[in-house]
Amino acid sequence: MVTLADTADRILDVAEQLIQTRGYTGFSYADISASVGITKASIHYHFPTKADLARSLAQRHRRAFAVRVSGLEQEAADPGELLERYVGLYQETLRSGDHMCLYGMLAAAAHTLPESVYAEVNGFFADQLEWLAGVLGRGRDAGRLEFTGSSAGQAKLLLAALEGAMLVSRSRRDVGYFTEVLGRLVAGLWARQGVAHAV
Amino acid sequence: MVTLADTADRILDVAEQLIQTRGYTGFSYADISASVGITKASIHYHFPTKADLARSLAQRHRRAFAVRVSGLEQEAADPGELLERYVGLYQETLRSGDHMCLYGMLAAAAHTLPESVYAEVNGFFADQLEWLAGVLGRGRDAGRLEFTGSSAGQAKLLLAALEGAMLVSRSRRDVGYFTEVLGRLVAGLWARQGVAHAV
DNA sequence: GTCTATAAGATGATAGAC
DNA sequence: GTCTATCATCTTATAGAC
Repeated sequence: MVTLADTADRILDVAEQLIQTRGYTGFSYADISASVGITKASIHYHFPTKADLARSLAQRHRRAFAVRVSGLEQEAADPGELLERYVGLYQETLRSGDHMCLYGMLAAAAHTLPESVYAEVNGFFADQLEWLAGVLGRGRDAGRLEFTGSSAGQAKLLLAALEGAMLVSRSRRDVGYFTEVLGRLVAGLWARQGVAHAV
Repeated sequence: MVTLADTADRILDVAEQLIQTRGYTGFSYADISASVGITKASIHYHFPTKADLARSLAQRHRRAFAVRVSGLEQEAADPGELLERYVGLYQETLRSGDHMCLYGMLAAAAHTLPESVYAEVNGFFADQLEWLAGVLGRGRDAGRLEFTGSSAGQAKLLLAALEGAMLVSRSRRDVGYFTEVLGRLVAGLWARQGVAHAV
């Protein structure tokens, strides 16, 4: 399957890995060229400018992530477990090759980002905030989750903790940092109803 | 006072602003040259390599931040208020010119950072975690703060939330995002003892 | 679709005059 | 301390052959 991916996709695969480790301003067409095994000129054939490449990548990643999140909803019906699996998606990213979240990395470069890429970054954040607020709201209504304030506010805290924990965790080369922060946060959301979930 | 700063400091001032907005790989000697009004060669006289420049900056910023945090301890005796003022330091950074935390920005570039700069980044994080854990621990012992788990764990959550909220907030161009996330988090730490601090 | 060749400019860095 | 001049290299990007 991997070798059957077309060239454009293989370019995006490498660009994805490079941005998640080195950032938008930290990689070049030459880096991709070396990894994919085609010349810089060929990359320009598929993606005329760096802005085109990054926008395509941000769009592809956003769609793929949405599919994975939808997949979680099939696996887990309980809101608390759903949140834990959702956090697991970020943890996977961190574990596999010390990757920062693609959009967190791009957000750091916000001031140097082409407008079209920047729009996808905030689009991704909006996606996650909407999804999280929905799960949190329904979970509380169903008596499965417990938290103070609005579900939108709690969603903002979760997203901030996810991005920040990835950033610090990666710098410290300590995945345990991420695990501890998010574990604490999600554990605190389970409703106290007999089952022992207290921290 | 500003104009009396020597050249090396003025170079670091500009570099600081550039890194906090564009990142380590997103600025150049040419950018500094344009802002400070001296040639690139002159900058190399003060800081032979980019690694020297960034390390000096990271060290200066770390010392300066420690002084500011010490200052807070003179102003506020109550642990809850101390934490709120501490959060205020990050909020100030965000408000003044859309700046990301210097170390958060450098942490994003961790994989491309000179070793000497990288060490300062993790040193800063270690400083903050130690200070936060101390305030949290003493606050809980004094009955002024309330939280589950270890103070070290709670400190990790706070630091992650600070860095992540800055990152997302800046991308969304919405300081309110930061305010809401940190407000919620710190408010939840005040001990419930008559005074109305519930969210 | 991929290549060679090349452009025009930016990058970090140095030599040597003043 | 600051300058001019220069370097080798890297950057994004294009033209045109195969």
